[in-house]
Amino acid sequence: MNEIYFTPRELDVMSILWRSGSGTVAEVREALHDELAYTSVLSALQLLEEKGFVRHESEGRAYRYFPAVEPQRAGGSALGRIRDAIFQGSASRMFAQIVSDRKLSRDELERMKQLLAERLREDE
Amino acid sequence: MNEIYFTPRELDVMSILWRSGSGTVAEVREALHDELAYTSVLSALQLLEEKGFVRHESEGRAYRYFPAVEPQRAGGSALGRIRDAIFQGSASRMFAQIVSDRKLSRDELERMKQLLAERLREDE
DNA sequence: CCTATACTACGGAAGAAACAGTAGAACCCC
DNA sequence: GGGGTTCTACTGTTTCTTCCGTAGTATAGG
Repeated sequence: MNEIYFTPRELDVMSILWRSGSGTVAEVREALHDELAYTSVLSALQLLEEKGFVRHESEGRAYRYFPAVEPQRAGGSALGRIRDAIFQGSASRMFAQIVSDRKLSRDELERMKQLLAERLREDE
Repeated sequence: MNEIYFTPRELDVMSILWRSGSGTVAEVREALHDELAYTSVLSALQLLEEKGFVRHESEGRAYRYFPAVEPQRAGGSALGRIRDAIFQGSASRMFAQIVSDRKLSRDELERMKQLLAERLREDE
């Protein structure tokens, strides 16, 4: 229910954890686009843990980190913020921006159509 | 083409400028949800100007500030970041999240349907 | 002209973010 | 069991963000 906000670097890290389900410091470091020192990645994970967005379990002598927030929840929070601040609260205006992307595949568009149709049906 | 990124407070301010088209320091301050000192708002605007997201003109003895970035561009940038980091590059998965909002009005949904239909037509 | 007012410029303090080095613990292998 | 490796904890530095106070300038009104 609370607001979720990630700094750019935190988002990088969370993105990796969501994608792979979990990761050790070394794995996250490997997956990161930028080349950071081992301890920098560790710091980032520890900070995320402090904030409650990540948890860890011991694995051998290393820690394995897991996301503690669903991407849907983080996404919902971020999208709501963008919708309100940039698109003046209008979801359809935000959608117009999404749909204006020339790189969208036919498949993606069809899937959206499907989702929208289902949603309209439920809404009766 | 460049990346656009706003900190939370910067986004607050940009949001106001986009909504009203422009604003003096006093107007922005008035419109802000949080109660900030006059100089805090001024600082925020000056910082945004330094980064090129805002420009100003003289108006009487005050400055009038204008957004120097289109909301569409800022929105596209933000949405792309979210799509890639949180929804693993899938626009339709991001859309699923948008559409799951129970507060969406029928009107909004219809508008989206319209937009999607047009987009599919162009895409032939 | 003089004073009250509204504004900007400048500087800085406090906190967070980003990054990394060092020390020390745990483990593995020979 | 000793040496090298891999890990975390702790600490520190730099930069950015956020916020505001003070000083100075311009203006408006009496």
